[in-house]
Amino acid sequence: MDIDKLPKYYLLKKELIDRIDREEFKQDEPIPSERELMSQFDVSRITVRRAINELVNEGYLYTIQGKGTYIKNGRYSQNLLSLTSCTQDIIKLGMKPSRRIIASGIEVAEKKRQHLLHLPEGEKVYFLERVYFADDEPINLTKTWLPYRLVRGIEKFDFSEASLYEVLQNDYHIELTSADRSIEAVLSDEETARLLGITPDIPILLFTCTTYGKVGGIEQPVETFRCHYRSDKFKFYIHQVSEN
Amino acid sequence: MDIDKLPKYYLLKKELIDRIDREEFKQDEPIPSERELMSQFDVSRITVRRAINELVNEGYLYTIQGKGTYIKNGRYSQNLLSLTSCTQDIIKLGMKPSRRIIASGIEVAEKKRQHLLHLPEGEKVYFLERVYFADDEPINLTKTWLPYRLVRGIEKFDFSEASLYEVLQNDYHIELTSADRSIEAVLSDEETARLLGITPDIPILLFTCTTYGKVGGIEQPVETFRCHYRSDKFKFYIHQVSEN
DNA sequence: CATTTTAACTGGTTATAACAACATAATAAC
DNA sequence: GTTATTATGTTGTTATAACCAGTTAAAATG
Repeated sequence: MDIDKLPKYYLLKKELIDRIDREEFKQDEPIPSERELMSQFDVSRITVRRAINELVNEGYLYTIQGKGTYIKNGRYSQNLLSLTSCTQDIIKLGMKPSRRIIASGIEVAEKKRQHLLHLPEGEKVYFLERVYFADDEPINLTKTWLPYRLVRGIEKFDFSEASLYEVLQNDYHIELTSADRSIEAVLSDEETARLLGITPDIPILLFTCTTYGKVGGIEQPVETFRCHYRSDKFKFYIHQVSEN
Repeated sequence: MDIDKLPKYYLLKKELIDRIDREEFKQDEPIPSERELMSQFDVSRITVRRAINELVNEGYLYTIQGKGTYIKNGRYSQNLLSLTSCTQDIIKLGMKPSRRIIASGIEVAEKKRQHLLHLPEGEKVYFLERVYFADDEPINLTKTWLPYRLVRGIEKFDFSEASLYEVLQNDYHIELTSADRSIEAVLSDEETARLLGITPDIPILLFTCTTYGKVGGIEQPVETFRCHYRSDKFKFYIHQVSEN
């Protein structure tokens, strides 16, 4: 049956997130101590600490040595620059997501894409250009490129309905692990402005991203995209934790 | 003598970063296995794994179960949106940093600042407005506000020379722990454009940030700032790791 | 020869245990 | 009453140990 047995620290983490979301704990209130969680969930301290540590890194909690572990401000806790789909971000914001395909197909990778995706010369890529809407208002224009050898047959999907990330996970078993992003502020060209329903003098955020994933267990670049994001209606929040 | 005995996992981490920076390991080459590092450094596996885990989170390494731990692309490994000073970022890029004070003083916190810094009405804040230069070219205009009760006497420092973050750490013993940031693309007003030496039609990145720190062991907001960043000359890189 | 099995590696998860470092409130000493 | 001391709580670090889960190449099998 191949049931994925999830690790205990992961279950504990999800349980704590649930409680935070249900506001059983409130801002700056302490969660139960590590020893208490140990006996409540019948796990070892190392398991409790791993769950708590990840939640601290994700901005849900903060700890004070000798005192306890506390709930952080809930507002920004969800990272709006998620690794997963833009659609998920829109849903999180409580809006209705939709998308429209501008172009798609298979082409030989340009120099830039060759470099970013670690491809040999002449290798083909699948490209997909879409506009995302939140409550029927256009919010971004994204052009994505993927190495075609990793996603053979992907052109058969209808990406005005399907989520690219779900297809990658479910149909191609690609697990996204990390991403490099750069951010710039630019003025949109006429075409982009038209598609986003704005005038070209409004500045937009340009995200240039390369996403890495595990394909057959091997870590490699999976996707690169350029996302032109309206900044007049939507803001990006990032939560960051010190390395020390 | 109060020598800070640093934890073993931290020393191991720094050692590995050193080796990566010295390019003893190269991109996509494996580092020694966890068991090997255990005996090399005479520490337990839990210590090795903590060091490696933090380096993975910081974008230095990636791991493949059953195979090994490898060096990631070194280029983006330093997060240019650091928690520490803008000056440090400029130095990392191999450029000469400098700064100019536009304004500074003590004022009663506005509503916005009250909220962000968790201050009662009428509470005073220290503000500091500076332009940062890299190789004598202006790159950003930053206006910072700090709760004055946390930094009494800070107006005596000369922040055209001193680093705000070093003063906070060394003179006020404030340890920065995390930050919430938002990013927008905006057009600069005339004053900002003049200070940055650009024309007002060039879009800039506006970072609005609140930094949290430990003051006397208590986690609390320490600073909020607005940073207008030229985006025509400098890009921001973010490395992001999946939560699962 | 091709295929399967095994053994020996890798990182991933978890338990138990001890002590350090810090916080705080109760207690003892002055 | 005020100040030290102690006890007991918290999180932080580290060691030892065992087993799980992938990867790979050598060895056994057909």
